[in-house]
Amino acid sequence: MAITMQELAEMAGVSRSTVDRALNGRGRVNPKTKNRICQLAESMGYEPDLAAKTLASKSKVFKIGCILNSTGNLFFEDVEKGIHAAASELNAFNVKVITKAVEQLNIPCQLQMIDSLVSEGVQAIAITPLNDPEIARRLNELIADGIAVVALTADIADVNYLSYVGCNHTKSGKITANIAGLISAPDANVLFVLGSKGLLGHNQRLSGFKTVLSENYSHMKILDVIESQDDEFISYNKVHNFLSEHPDVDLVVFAAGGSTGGIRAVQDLHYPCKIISFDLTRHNKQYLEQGVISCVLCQEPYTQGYQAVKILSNYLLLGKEPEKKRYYTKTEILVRNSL
Amino acid sequence: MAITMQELAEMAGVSRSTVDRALNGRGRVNPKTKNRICQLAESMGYEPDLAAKTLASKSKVFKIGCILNSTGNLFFEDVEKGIHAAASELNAFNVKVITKAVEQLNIPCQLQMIDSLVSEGVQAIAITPLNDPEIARRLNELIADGIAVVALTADIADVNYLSYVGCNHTKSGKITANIAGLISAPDANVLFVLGSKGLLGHNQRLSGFKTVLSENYSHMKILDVIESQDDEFISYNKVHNFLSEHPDVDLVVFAAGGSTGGIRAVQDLHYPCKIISFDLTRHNKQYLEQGVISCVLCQEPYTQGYQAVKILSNYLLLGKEPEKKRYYTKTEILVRNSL
DNA sequence: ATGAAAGCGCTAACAT
DNA sequence: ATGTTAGCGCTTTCAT
Repeated sequence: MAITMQELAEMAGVSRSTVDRALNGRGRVNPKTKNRICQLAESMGYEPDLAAKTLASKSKVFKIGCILNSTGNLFFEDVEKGIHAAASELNAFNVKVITKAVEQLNIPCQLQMIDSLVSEGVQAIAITPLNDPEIARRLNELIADGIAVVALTADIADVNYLSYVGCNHTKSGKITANIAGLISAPDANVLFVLGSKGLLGHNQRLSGFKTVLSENYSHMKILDVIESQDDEFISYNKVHNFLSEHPDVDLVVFAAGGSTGGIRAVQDLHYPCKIISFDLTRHNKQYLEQGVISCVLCQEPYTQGYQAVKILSNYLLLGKEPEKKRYYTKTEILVRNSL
Repeated sequence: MAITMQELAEMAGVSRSTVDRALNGRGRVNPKTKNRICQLAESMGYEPDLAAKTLASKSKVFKIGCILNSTGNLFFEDVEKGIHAAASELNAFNVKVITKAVEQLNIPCQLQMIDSLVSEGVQAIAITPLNDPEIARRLNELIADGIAVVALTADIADVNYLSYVGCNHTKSGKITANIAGLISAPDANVLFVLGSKGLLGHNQRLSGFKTVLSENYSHMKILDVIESQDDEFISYNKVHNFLSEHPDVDLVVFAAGGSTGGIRAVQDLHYPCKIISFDLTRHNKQYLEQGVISCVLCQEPYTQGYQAVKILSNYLLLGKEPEKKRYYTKTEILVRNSL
């Protein structure tokens, strides 16, 4: 049987409440006593009993807020399922999970969702942050106020969040190159479509792709890298134009949003190339079923949602800081019958 | 706040202990009272409080036993990691997980491991059962004695276990065909190697493979199906012989154990074909790194171990029967940089 | 067959 | 600054 507060109290020659105050930093304790108790607890390997803790704090409710980037999007629906799974496990521990998602996403809107959660009294937030200094500033404010923040699916610079949970972009780019190499002729020509070269994640995907291509498939060539701005129509036009002028593309890789438009361009041209795409959106799923695209690379959205909430609840409930600053989910390769 | 036993007691005009006896079936209760209380609880949507329950039963320890087929095997090491992850989460709930694994596996040995767990007082067992009537008989005995049993990784007929957690063999065969089609020429010839046609799982894998081949890749042909008996040397010899006599094989699929020998045969012959293999064994991992095989299909061993223990603990702790009789893990496609 | 009471390990309000 | 006490919801032992 593990050691209890009571036992610590007896060993230290004080009362339970003093131990409680020392260990949990509530109220005034003589710094010396506090120190003594903390050291004792440490050396005895004291671990608070979760069951007792939850039971005793029945009245206190922990609130975790989640901010997602979009509704009606298969990817974020999966993230949300993971969040819900964690939420229902946490029901037994007095933690409530509040999820917010909007269709139209922009900076004021995301700021407003943050404020709304704060006013609902959340002690922790999982967010897919927009890459903007204003968002970063606000998040740092929250953190300074003692609210725990986890970056979910998307990363953002200069924010001191607890952890990032999401894709390992470089690795996913490398895996893309592996599968590209497997399904292509040795001297295949590739067209690489991403959202923006300015985005770290997209850039990492590209560079991972290039690395493996040059290491293992050195006769394959990237004819061009197109930026779709995550916009379906820009994607359509740019891909359409490029393919019209270049009859020798064997494979198109869509490494981010904007794949639907680009794939449509390939179809409209009846262009005989293979296609690899990222994330199981509704369109990608359909294209995969129809055999239009060879495979979809995925980043375990469900697991991302689940993990983010788990990290936050471990922090709130047990005071446990996450072991890692970055939690990467696997890059899955999905083919038609994986669905 | 959810309803409590105390509240139920007041509503029913009895004491907490009577409610406890009625709901948990301990001791004598007037059948009528019992019925009344149970109905009341049901209608009020009463759910026992996990925290309170665990706290009150500090003295009682739940024991879950796990029987694995092998040591020093990467696959089962991953299963065991999943088991451990679940075990450490369950630490807080007074449940101990005991894992047994042997190198040399046979029926008497597995029977002995079962007996050993029973004598240690486990209330639940997760087992990778050998396909044998004697094992089936013994497991049914345990179940009759009130011990919960989950089949982990391997299935077995005529046992009334709680759930099966493992691979969906048919689906994994279909996915194999997908990936085979993607990496091969339209008229490629395939050699299919499995453990035994007598084993349900292996057979399902083959038939899934055939289904998709004929649906989507109708010009590909299975030249032969070889049984390796899960033995590396038999595999080596049979594959060696076949390839020696047939110069036109484009792809060899190893759908089960015995891949190492077979792959060695391909290498010894310097035979220019592609290879797909199952499960991330130490050898397969190496071959994948070296580019000898194109990809490895995997069945999430970690998740299997984790899930099995979770199902059992939910049953023991909360009395919750699993929702499904069969829990399938994903069939992952691993390429070199997935490692 | 049913009730009363103690206690699991912790928190929180109150007392000193 | 520290101690005392009363629960949180349930199990378990002892009475009745």
